[in-house]
Amino acid sequence: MESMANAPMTARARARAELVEEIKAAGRRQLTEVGASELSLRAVARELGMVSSAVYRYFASRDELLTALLVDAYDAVGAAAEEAAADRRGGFEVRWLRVATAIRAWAVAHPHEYALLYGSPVPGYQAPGDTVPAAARPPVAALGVVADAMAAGEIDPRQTAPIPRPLRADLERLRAGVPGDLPDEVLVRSLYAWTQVFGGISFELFGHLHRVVEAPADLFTHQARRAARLIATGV
Amino acid sequence: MESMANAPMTARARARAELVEEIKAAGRRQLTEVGASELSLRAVARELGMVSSAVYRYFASRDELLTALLVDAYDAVGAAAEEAAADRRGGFEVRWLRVATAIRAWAVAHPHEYALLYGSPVPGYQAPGDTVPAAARPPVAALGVVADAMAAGEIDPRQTAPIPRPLRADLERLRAGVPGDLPDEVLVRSLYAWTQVFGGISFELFGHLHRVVEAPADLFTHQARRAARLIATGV
DNA sequence: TGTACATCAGTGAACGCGCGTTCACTGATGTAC
DNA sequence: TGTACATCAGTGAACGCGCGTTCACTGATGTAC
Repeated sequence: MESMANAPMTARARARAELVEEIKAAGRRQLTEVGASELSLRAVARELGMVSSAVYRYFASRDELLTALLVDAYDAVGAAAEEAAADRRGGFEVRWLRVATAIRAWAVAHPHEYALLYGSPVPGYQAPGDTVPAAARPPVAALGVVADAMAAGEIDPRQTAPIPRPLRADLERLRAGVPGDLPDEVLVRSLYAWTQVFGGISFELFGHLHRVVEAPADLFTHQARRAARLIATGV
Repeated sequence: MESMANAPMTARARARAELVEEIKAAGRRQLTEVGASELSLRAVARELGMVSSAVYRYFASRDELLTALLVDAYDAVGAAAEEAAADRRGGFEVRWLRVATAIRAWAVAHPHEYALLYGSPVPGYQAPGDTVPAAARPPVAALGVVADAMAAGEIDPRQTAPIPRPLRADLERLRAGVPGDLPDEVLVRSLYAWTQVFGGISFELFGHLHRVVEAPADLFTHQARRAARLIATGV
């Protein structure tokens, strides 16, 4: 088990790994045409030139394929966010903007996968628990940047809005799963800015800026900048 | 045509109007079980105890029914937002919060209709142009509150963040379709706060606060308050 | 290095299901004279 | 007020389609001795 990574792969094992990837790729391609709830094993098989039952050698069910796509997509945004966060050049605002922009860029490049992750839940599909770590990667990356800024003294943590009691318990829980040891005020501001990022992307990708905003990238940057400032100064 | 409203309705016409409503209600009920893309005319007919082809007397196609549900839902949130906006008691922050809270309350009460409007677009379905006026009702109501506050001198319109050139054209366009004559700075702040409202609701309803935030209403209020302050003061 | 057996990938047919939409029809309701 | 005709609502059968999943099978690949 522990030596699996560099164990010599048999031809069979290699073919299998490749086919798993091809099936996922076909599934991803299909998502660009139909919604997640219409993702069809038969269509995937057709695209790969195999018979529908053959796909069952690789995924036990349609939902299992959907889960794999979900995890892959989370890993993809997560990797983009982490890469942006790893670039330590610039102050907090610059770094936050870099992470936010990386997420938006991924979303714009993969709108259907974005919709799979952050749009309406797929009815009748319940994501299993093993999607959680992947789903956490983007926010953890972003909060890492906040933690760095906090450590560097770039953030004024004085409270600027009352935090209701019940919310404090939630922030406690959040703090546990996240880098740094950010005070409630900074956490709640970060949550605010985080919501802003995804609200902006969803508005853009889901068509709610249609016929109004034609420069969504400029709007996004402008708003992300405001959100970064909110994290840093509290107002 | 103009006297249609109070023209005496024949039994036939009345039955027709009632059935149209019943079909939409059944469609709405169905949305709570399946996604918009799986909305099925046959299932609707079944629920109403009629044969599937009979539904075609009322809606020419599945997509036409979907459009009707879409418009109804926009009208419902729109009415909720307008009612909240019509209550002029309190200052700007109070009034903004009232509108935001009304929208969230509607969304929480009708999560599937919210998903239909603000979640992932239904693949293969193109909303016809006549959904636009209904879709505009909620933002127009919210901007009315901003316009009132502006007129009352509650808003400091001094620029607090540079607005990129391409965005100014968008704001021009937006100003044309919206109450008041808000300056770019105030419009762009409103857009920011508006994004915040829907970002927050989507995170909550689409499950992204799961296992983290258990007091979403408190979080929402807290964030809406911050957003209101941003509109008023620019920071 | 060679053979015998076990494992696995992919096939093709089938099950049972649901879907949107069309069409010719019956019978009830409405309208014009 | 009564009759003749037109309009409409709803039926039931049908078309052609796609879906997820199961199953017994063939033939190729891998493993143990």
